[in-house]
Amino acid sequence: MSSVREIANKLGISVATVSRAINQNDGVSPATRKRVLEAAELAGYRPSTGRKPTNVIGLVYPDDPVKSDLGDFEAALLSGILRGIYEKKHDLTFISAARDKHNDESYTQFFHRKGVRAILLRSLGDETLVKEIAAENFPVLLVADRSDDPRINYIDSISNDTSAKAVDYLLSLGHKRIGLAIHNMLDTDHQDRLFGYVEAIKGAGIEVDESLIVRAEANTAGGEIMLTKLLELPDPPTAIYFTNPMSTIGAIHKCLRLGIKIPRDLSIVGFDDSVTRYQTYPRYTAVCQDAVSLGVEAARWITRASESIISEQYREVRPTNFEVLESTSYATENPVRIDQSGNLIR
Amino acid sequence: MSSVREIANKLGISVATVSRAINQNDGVSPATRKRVLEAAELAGYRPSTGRKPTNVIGLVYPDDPVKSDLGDFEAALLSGILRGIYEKKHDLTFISAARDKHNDESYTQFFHRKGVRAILLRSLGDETLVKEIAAENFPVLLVADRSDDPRINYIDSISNDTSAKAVDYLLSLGHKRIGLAIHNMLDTDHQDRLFGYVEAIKGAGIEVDESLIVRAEANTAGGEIMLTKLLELPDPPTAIYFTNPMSTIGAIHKCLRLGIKIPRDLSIVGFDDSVTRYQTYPRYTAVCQDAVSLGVEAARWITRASESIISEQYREVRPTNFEVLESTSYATENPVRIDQSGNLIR
DNA sequence: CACAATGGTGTAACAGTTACAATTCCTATC
DNA sequence: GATAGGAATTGTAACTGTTACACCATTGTG
Repeated sequence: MSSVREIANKLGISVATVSRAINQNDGVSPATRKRVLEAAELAGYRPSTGRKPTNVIGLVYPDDPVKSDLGDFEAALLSGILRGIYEKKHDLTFISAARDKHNDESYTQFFHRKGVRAILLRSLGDETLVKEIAAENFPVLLVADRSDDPRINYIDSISNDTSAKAVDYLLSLGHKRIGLAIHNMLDTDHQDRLFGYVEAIKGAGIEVDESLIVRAEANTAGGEIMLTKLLELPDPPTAIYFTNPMSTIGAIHKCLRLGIKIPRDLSIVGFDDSVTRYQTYPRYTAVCQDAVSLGVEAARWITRASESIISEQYREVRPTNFEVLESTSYATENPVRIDQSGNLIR
Repeated sequence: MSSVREIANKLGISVATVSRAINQNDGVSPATRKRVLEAAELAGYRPSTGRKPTNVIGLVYPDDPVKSDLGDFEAALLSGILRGIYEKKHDLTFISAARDKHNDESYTQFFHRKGVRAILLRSLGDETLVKEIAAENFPVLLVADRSDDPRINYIDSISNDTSAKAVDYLLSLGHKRIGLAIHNMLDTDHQDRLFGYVEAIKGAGIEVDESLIVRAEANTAGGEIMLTKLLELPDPPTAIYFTNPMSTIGAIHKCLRLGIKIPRDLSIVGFDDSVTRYQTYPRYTAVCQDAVSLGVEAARWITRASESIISEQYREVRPTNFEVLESTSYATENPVRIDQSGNLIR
């Protein structure tokens, strides 16, 4: 309950001097400054109001940002966001909407309370939050997701064409049975990859075999599970497209463990958000999205938007690219299989 | 140059109503609120002062936080920090001291200006910054580093004992020539590991061979370089301790590429900040630090410190642990070597 | 019809900052 | 030593936005 006025009265000086002593070291005598700071410390003084920083961007997660650790993609994206924010001389604050927002306040008030002028939003599949915020005309950019709502600005990367290209490439190498290992939470990104796969398969005049499409969590364990599921099929695939870097790594290492030679016995196309594809053996052929530059661009746009109230619609869809490395080759004549007890059958 | 009073005058209502309309949707009629919001938008109104959020922690990097992408360790640490911050119902802001601080303001004023009550500091080897901040009595916790200065609070993990234990383990497996692959920027962490290595080697009555200690950058390329350097020695090591996760990965994959069997031909002890050791083939034996829980504890302490001005000294040194997985075995009789052109010699 | 409750608004006091004026103090010069 | 000039320090007052409380009008309700 201490204020600058209280301290000023106690010391018999003016509030201005107290404010100056606490904030600026110049314009006030060292002796006075010392007295003020001591009195402030004694009284446990903390400023309760003040000038608001004008250049703070919020990074909002609908729920808890840290239910799980920051994965490969999230870390790369954040690197990019920080770089863009830094370049534009802004700051970044993490905000959890679910935890802190009162029910009786608007999002605008909530973000003002948090001292934030504009936000980047990671939606993780749920559209309701971004719609509510956009409806209030608060500057918001949806990052790494898309929406049909005309009021919503977003930046995303699109991987359906490149996914189709990857599958086409496998087809051109003579692969007929191509597996798809996909995240079991279907956000727009993973939907893209599924669409691309289906498109390419159908385009080659092959019927889509549902048993070749498997789902698991996007981590190394999920990669192992999906690889096992596919290789246990009576008629297993000779190539698999893993739509997530971690599941790609899990599958590659499972192959090394089982003695499956990549790409001789099995071709693998993976997915990469940054440079993971260079950090495995063999280096894996991948559909690549550049999460870092996605973050940079997101930050650049939102900093501009935070400076002017009225902003035209912004929708950027960044292409992904397909990079052939060492994990893909011609289809084998003798596909490898795994039996029920996990042993290799040739 | 618009203020609540200006808008109030223009509309012929009181400032209180304007403030309420902008901040709270309740307590003001929908019609008035609409008028106010329209006038505010028209005038380009942004609040210039206001209540300060009281529960914001700054995460400070001395320089640019994103000169390079967030690495394995930094990402895991940040995950932990976010988790701890979240749990304590605080927020986290990224701050770059080098970029934004004016020369004529104190750190205290700088952080107040940034709306931050206490900070976590990543020092990356340089002690001057943390000393200056601590000298002002501003609440600061040095994360993943140490200092002799009695005013400085820190949380760090210590890896010298565990490093010695790892080398002892290799010695017990019959290894006589053990390489050390170390980061070329010697922060306290890497110094620990060097000390532990030297201690264990000397403890076994073996003279330290400087040619077995190599340095490179802490990334996969660095790992490859250091592996190559060591295996090019006339009398190469039969085991190597890599003190960083990325260099460990680089070395393991270089071995796979060269056809060096781990651990039959070469034993490798790596370092791990999170769960990287489970994501290679073979899973590697490692000195493990838990960067996530380091971050959690750091956040817990700094949130408490931000609530009370006077804080007793805090210095926590968390132990690391040694986990034996699949990359270590008995010393080979026939150490592998690499010749100048990069070919394997058995 | 009287009374109470509710919703909306204004007054005024509060928070902290800062431009400008006033004062003090030091220093150089006559 | 007196004095003018200028720098350093401090105070006044005006500014920013928020909010407790009072007031008023309207709407139910007995």
